Amino acid sequence: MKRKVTIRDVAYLAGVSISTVSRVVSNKVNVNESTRQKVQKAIDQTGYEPNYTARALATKNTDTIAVIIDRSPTLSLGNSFFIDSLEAISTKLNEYKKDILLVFSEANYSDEHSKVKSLIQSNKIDGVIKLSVQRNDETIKYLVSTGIPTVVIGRPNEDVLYVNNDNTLAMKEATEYLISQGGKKIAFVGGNSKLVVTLDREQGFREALDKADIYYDDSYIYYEGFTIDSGYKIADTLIENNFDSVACTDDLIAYGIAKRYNEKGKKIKIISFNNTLLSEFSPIPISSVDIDAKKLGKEAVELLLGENNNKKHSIIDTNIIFRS
Amino acid sequence: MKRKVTIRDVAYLAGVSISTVSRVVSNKVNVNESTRQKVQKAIDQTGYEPNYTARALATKNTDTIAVIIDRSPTLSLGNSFFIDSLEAISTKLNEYKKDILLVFSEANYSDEHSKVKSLIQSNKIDGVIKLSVQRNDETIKYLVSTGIPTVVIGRPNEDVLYVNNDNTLAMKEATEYLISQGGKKIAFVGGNSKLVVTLDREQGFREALDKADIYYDDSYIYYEGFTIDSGYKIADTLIENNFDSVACTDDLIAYGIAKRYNEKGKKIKIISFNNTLLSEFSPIPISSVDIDAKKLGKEAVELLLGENNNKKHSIIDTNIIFRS
DNA sequence: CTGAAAGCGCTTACAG
DNA sequence: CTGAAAGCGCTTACAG
Repeated sequence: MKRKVTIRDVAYLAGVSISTVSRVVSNKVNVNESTRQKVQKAIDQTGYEPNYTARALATKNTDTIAVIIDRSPTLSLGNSFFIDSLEAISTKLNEYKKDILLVFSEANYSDEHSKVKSLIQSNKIDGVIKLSVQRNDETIKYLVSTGIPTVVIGRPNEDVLYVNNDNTLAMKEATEYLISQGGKKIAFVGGNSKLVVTLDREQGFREALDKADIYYDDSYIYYEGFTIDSGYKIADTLIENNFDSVACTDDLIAYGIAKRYNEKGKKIKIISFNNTLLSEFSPIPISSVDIDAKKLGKEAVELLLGENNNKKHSIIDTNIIFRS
Repeated sequence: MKRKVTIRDVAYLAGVSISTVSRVVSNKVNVNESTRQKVQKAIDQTGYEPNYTARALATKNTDTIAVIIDRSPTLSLGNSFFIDSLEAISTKLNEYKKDILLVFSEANYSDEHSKVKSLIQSNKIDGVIKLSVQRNDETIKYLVSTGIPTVVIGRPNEDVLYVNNDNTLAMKEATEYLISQGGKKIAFVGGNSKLVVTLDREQGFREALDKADIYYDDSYIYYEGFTIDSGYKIADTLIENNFDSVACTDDLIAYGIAKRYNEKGKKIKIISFNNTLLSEFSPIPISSVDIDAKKLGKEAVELLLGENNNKKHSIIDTNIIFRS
């Protein structure tokens, strides 16, 4: 690899100072058109590309945003939510000329946010987007305490920008759909009670039943992992207890339940979230709430970098895909 | 936010020069134990954390590895391969104290590798891991031309480090399994003929049939998108043509086929790749080759950063999960 | 073992 | 409009 061409080389070739080269590179005003052309020519000739690190040091701007994905064991990466929102974030970030520094965080370990901490302390990133919110989210607290620009996807307790769906309302409406279909004994199966989103959905479930005056108690509420397998396993319990309907927080769980019911030749009405391929191709119809992962990601970036100065959060519409 | 503490502050507090502070921070030898302690104390007191950008500028080392994911329309991100290998890469990279700069590349656009190009030219990254190999992969060619340390997952034509499965052998063995189960008329359904991996698997399919002297011609070879839907659609054609077995390159396709056959009450033997949840929970058994995405990711990092200086590539074992 | 100095490659007041 | 100079916060020969 030959030596990289620097601003100095360009300046020399164009017969100007490095200040001037810097100005044309960063598209500053106050550059005479003919000098600009001279410099541009030298840039083209040399293939000059400014050194990112040097610029970052001088400007204190890294143009890099950390995106944090929790990988607690109960939070399944199998869910396409992550890759979908990630892609949307990437696309949007590109428009702002920013890059993604990807971090899988160990929400369950004591050195919880050590990774995030060191990224921030060492000035490697300018901002962060966190893809989930835990019930007592230490990382978010830390983020807030540092003052680094942050957007979380979910509903944080802290005073921090966020984008979210109205999960309670969405689950309420989804549950009401089950009721409208004749549901009398309805179970709730949640993925991970450590996540705020799960609790919000449970809340919506309760609200719908309360409103319709349909009986339920805590024994109707189940918490399992975010996996097909856990849905599959819980299904036998649901069958034993003669539920006619079930509201799930995630397609993986819902699919496992559908699979098992189908094997047993039993019927059940299912609603769920994320509208993934699984709900679409389930052996027993699964109506599923589309949370619009791409929009969530896109909006997160807008909130972080956009012009909407006073906007504190953004709520993304959900959309139930009915199947029966 | 208060001003960040710099090396100068620590030096002043400890009563030493910044050179000395730098030495203890980077764990250099040749530091007197008592000075080291003095400095360490000052570091602890101030909470000093070296500035990443400044260090990177001085050392010309960014400790950042770009990971490139192609997002050509035919390459489904729904496949958990991406998130699985990504996570493994992240874990392994952490051991080397490196971070991931995530790039979704637009393999289908003319400014194909512009993103990658600018990352390299601007010295923002030290190396790259690319998660797939296209048939005539311009990005890989470019990477090689720059001399930047690179590892690709797949089988590249260029002289570049790579980690891969023996896809031809794996598909050959999988197809032989179909034959052993009595398969006489076997179709091949591939996901994306632009990917080398798909062609390698087709090759294995052909080898197995040739060896067993089972008839096939080009009309037995289908290429569809990497989606459940495309599998679902192709299924009718397979049914019309009375195939008794099918070898697919991806679980998404295989699942779609299984779904449709099941609806029609038809039988077919299916083998596939990736051993995802879909193959596990398919209505018609799908035997699936586990390519070990995590291992692929892990090894990619080892190849890039490990001690094995002379190693040019690494082949990861596959493992067929038989289901019937 | 330790420090002064140069250097990494930019940006940006400041002066003209 | 343009340039000389200082500065961003480190690292690392070099000298002692």
